[in-house]
Amino acid sequence: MKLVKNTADQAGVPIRSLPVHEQVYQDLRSRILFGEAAPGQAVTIQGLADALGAGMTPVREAIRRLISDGALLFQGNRRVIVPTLDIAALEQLVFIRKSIESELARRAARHVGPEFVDRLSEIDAALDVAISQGDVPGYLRLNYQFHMALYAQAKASIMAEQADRLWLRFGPSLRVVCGRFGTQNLPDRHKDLLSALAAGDEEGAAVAVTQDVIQGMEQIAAVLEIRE
Amino acid sequence: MKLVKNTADQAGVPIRSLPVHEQVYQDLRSRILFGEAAPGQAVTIQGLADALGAGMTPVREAIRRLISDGALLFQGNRRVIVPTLDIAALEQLVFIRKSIESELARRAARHVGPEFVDRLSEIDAALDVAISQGDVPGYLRLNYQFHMALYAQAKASIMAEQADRLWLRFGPSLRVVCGRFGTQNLPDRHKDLLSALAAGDEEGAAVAVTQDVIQGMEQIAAVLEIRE
DNA sequence: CAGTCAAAAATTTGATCATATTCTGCTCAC
DNA sequence: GTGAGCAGAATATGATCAAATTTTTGACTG
Repeated sequence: MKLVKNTADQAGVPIRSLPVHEQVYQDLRSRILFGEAAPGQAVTIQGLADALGAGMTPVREAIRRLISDGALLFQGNRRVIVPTLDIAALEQLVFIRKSIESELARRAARHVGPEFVDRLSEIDAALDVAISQGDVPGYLRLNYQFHMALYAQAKASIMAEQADRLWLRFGPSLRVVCGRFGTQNLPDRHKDLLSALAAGDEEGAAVAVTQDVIQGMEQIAAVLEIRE
Repeated sequence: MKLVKNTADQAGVPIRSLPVHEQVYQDLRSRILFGEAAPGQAVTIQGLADALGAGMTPVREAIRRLISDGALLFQGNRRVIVPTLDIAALEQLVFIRKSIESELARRAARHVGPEFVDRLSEIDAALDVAISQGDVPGYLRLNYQFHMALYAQAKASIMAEQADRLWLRFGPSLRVVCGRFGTQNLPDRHKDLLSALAAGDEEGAAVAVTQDVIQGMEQIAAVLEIRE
């Protein structure tokens, strides 16, 4: 019942397997990011340890990291849950995302060449396919991939990391949005962004990302208002 | 050699002691925040466990959280160190701090009353004493206290938390600044801020904090440039 | 007699530690 | 200079204890 050994794969391919706590972290992280965790859901250490076939210590470390990321919420007593967004939190997220992500787009526009625009266009094309097919998980993953690929070009690792963490906070709520509205009228200012990038237009890129952020957050706000 | 029991103190005072991993986290956190940890210094799990008289599991959790906070750096292999700031990192910190902390000041100005301005003035007075006496630890603690007290009034917990985390990244370098320049020409736009708050001037408060941030970061930048 | 609320037992879960195992980097011989 | 071995440190497990939640049980009231 042991996981893969840590040195090398049997086929000779030197797959450098990550430590268990890192695997657990990545696993939970993507579940939260892509809406597989429902807001308000309880997260138990022992439950996860059993489910993932890992010990308690690595699971514990992964959960601490995610709490620090804001992806999980520690509820005074010893209970950990997936946080529920409210309007106030969402409004703050909009502000921070606008500040950081528009700057990241601006800086990325400064550095990228045509070959990167092509690569980003490919992701966007796949994204359009996912949308037209109503493929929600595919949409969420590709949209994340699109934005993070862009931000990675900004040569601003701290800001990019910061942005990355922010996405964890609204991941669980995105699922709810898609469950209600489907994939049809999802925000997509990606075309604007791609032309701005191709033209080397920094401000245009910043504006496009800002619009994308605002529209996405408004979708979530709409659902939140219905709930309350 | 055991820490306090978790239930109640022997004197009957119901001191609700925090879990060990939380104590270790707070301890390490303030050490980093107030410059007791040198940039580049190695952090070992067993070393801390021995030094603090705690087990390895709680220490491990505390370290993971601090890594997630950006207060510690995980170096690919299994090494953890106190990160060293470079110019690029500092420039990003300036941008993010300006965005978030100025907005926090703006929002705080919207909510605070005279009694809060008084309280803040008291902290600032103590801060001036610390500066004039060359009390570096006192300065660092009071300056932190001043800013966080303000941000706590903004009714924007996510943004305040975000700002709090950012301070961890330049804490270790502040010590170096004070070691080199002393406490004499440290930035202090606090008087401007206090008058803006008293007048209910949101923009004035935002500008004052922005200036304070810029000046503080310039001090660090000056030291960094000497080093390289 | 039935329904409700409260107290207590049982189960679940979290916190911590001691210990075994694995990995990294270094040293020393060749 | 290179490779084997060694020391130390990190990773990971399972056991143990404590706390909290849930369930069960029982008494009291309408």
